[in-house]
Amino acid sequence: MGLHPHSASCRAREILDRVGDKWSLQVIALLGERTKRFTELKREIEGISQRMLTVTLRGLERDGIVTRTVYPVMPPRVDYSLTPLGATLMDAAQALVNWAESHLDQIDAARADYDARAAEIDALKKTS
Amino acid sequence: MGLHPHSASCRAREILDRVGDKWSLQVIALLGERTKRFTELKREIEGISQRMLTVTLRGLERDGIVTRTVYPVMPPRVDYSLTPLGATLMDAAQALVNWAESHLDQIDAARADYDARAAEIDALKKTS
DNA sequence: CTGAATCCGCATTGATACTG
DNA sequence: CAGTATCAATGCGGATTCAG
Repeated sequence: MGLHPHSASCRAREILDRVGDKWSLQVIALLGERTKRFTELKREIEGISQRMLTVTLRGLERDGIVTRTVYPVMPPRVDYSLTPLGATLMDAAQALVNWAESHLDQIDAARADYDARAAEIDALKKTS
Repeated sequence: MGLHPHSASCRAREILDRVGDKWSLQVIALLGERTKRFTELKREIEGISQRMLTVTLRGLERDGIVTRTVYPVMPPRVDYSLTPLGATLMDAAQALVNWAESHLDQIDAARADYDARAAEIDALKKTS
């Protein structure tokens, strides 16, 4: 069964809308290690703002990917962890990650090639 | 080997930056069937604008995912097809697509659940 | 510590018109 | 047919401030 367009890729879109954003996959990966606290996640994800971590976690919680556990103590403490559903998603994402690791250099090479050609064509235009 | 954060998910980001946009996966899926022309793709991808199809195809071409073949005829004719690299990417994406198909209903259920609870909490606030 | 709320700039996208 | 060019709108995401 291939990746046929009128059911598969439409639904693939829905998934990518959920995990294809800037931060979700990293959050999922980190929670795949173990349960973590808000600040812990914030510290480990370089460049994420407080706001986006909150937004991302809320989205994942809403979709049943992560659970949020609040401990009514002072100062507050909130734990996040992957649900079983989230764990299966992490597994599925693994194929793409593996692909990335083994083919990223090919993509970089293709890019350099493409850009070099483009620059060459640009140079020819100025001659004419 | 799990999806560990400091190499895997960083590179995963790079991949999602390439195929995680709104249209790339659909284009890849369609070209996975066979070589197609610009207008053919445009017709089969509902909602895509001429501009975004062009932009998407250029990006995929630059990354070595698709090839672009121009026939110097009148009217113009341009064929697009998957490269071998593109074909391997399609395979890798398959896992995510499969996940989507088998778990999308769970996500929808989780969402409905979450939203229902949120509405309930909202109602309580108005009482207080 | 873990958020929520607001404002705002910038990038992405769509619409439209035009071209070889 | 297969684009390119330009402009306008949308929305993501960052910075900041306030709160429990």
